Amino acid sequence: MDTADSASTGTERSRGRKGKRAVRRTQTASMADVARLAGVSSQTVSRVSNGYAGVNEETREQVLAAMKELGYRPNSAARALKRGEFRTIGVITFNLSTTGNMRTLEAIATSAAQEGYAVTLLPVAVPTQDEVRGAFSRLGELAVDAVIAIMEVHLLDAATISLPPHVQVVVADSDAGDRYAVVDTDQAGGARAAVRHLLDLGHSTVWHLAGPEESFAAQRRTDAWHAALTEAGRVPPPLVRGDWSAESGYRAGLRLADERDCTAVFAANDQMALGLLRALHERGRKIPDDVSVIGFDDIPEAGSFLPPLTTVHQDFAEVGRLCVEGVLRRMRHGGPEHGTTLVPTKLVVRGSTAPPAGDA
Amino acid sequence: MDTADSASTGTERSRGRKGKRAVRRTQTASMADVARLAGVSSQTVSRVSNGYAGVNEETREQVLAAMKELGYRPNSAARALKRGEFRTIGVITFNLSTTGNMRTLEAIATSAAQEGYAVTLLPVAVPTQDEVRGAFSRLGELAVDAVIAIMEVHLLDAATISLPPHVQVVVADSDAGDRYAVVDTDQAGGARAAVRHLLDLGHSTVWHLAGPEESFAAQRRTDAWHAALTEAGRVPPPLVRGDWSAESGYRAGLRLADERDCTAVFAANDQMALGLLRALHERGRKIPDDVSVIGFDDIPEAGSFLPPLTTVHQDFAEVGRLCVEGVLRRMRHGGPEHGTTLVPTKLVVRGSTAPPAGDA
DNA sequence: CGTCGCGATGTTTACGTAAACATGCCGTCC
DNA sequence: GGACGGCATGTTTACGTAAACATCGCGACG
Repeated sequence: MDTADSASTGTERSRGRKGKRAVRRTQTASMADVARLAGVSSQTVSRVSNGYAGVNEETREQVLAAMKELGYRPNSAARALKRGEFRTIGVITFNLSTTGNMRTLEAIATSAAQEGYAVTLLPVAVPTQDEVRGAFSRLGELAVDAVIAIMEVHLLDAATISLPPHVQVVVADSDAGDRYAVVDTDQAGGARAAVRHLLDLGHSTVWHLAGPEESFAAQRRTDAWHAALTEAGRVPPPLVRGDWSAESGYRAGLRLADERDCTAVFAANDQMALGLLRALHERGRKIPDDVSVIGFDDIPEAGSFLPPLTTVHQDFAEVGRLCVEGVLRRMRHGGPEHGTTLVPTKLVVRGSTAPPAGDA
Repeated sequence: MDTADSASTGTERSRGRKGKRAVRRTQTASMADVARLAGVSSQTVSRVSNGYAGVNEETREQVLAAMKELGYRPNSAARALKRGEFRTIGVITFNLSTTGNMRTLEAIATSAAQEGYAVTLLPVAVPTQDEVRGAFSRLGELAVDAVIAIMEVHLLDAATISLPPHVQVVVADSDAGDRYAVVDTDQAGGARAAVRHLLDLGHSTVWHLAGPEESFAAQRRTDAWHAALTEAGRVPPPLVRGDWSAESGYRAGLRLADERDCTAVFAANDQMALGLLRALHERGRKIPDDVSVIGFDDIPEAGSFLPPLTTVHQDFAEVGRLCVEGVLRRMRHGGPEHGTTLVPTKLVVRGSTAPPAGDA
């Protein structure tokens, strides 16, 4: 039997297809090959492959053995074609190099994997609407069932048109959009906590080193800072602006060092806070004795700054997880839910904040 | 009622199937739809879609118009099934959170996009062989033509078995493997440059804060440090080991601060250097006057450390680019080239290194 | 004792695309 | 002027899978 079988297979192969096809046969086995070896129909192989219930235990084991022997792997292209879905989530983003985006991406990939979804990355070189539109257009041809965008909503405007209509979109790290579901850190809550912490220490007001104007995240931190001060009856000092980089924080710090009544600064991220620390140190302002500094993000290095940085911890992993959860739920239930999901922040107090000099 | 209902359903089904199809038609148009509207055969649509030469200009425009009207997008699953390739590169890695891996990934994604390839991410939670093997096994079912692994080669051992044989593998950030093509930074060259820089400044020897034992990158930096010292006729001080984290650098720094003859330290990465700076500062050792510190990586923040960190710059973007180039070349030419491609490093001198006290 | 139902398995078909092959038309060359 | 070559386009087929439908055998129940 066995001999006859393999002989017939060999004959068929050499007769049926020549060269290239034969080679390919040896490379990847199809369901038909497995079926032949196991002595069942390809449909039964399919049932085993997909964990279908109604298969005799004995048959299943035969099939599994045949799969193993041939090194069978389901062809995901054929699967996707048949099922009409790819089990893949596309992530569109520019600038992977910020801690936040990267950590969010990592969490997205992990969560997606747990749900049996793969993650396809779509980098956008320049954050212009044209670039984003191009990326979305490519995504349209891409094998994805859903899209998570890690960017500002306004960059998505007019870009979505080219997306296949059944593809769901969730946006991370952006303002509250009414066209998309948004998952974001509670920027406002974190900023308020930072300001309140400094006020509680006894500082009369808090300066703010803001992120770039075009960033909604920065805008919301700034708004919350302003609101928290105003609510407490304090006068917000003039705004100082950076561009997220440590270098810009350094430049801002050189200016702030000359403001003698500046005893507390809330930097919109940890990198700028780092630059700030350096500038203040160079100008002889002791931290936290002369000036308290607080950051935002809680990057892994923050605890090793000089001095260790008090900052607002963001749970990027949770953001990523919620993005995946949201996009999958929307895919399954179809309903295009809008609105924003907020992930809480946590104040991490370290050594860069203290009561103002002369106090306590 | 039941009978009528099911009968009606049954009747409906043949028609209802059409209905469903119609609904789906409105979602995604196929080549057949475009062909019908344009009054040509689907093959002609295919030719236009793929930029085939032999199509009359007039016909082509008709087809393009029809495509636009229907919002046609090629179905990548069908395409992949027919062509036998996915135009996708899988990237397997754990721990995206290191600067290097992340930047490499970013470059891979960008380069791949330029070549018309998508990048699928496959995170591995724990860097054990079992985990990696599982990831590879999943990759086997995944829609990828090639794999780039950002990890140590020894973690790949015994895992490749489950990879489809035609899938090419390139490894980044690892030791010179004889089973895979490897692209890596010139760790040794960078480490030598760091040591020589410190010796040239007049330090009698250079201490080394090494990365974890299981890392080949760390091992190679350590080996090069040792070799450079020995070649210069110096006696290598005892090795101090960290785990890449700033915290471990801090702990190591506390110990090093007590070594009064320690005037120069080469840290295996910038994060550990950061911790080192903090520890030395806390113990009253001035940098660079009492102790010179040099790092490795040149993370964006390095220039804002206190003081700005002299370090060895790694070109992660180039590593990523070469990985993509290598994997594509191997796919096209078939030949499994082994061997290592090295990307040069560059010494960046900032403020954390100086001649030893008493010198000059 | 026939048929009904059900569990296990086989057969047919369609998913959307593109290679391979087929057709039909027109100009050219001998 | 007829065969031939080449170009534009149409027709057939296969990629590997899985849903839908078909079959087959067997135990149960009326």
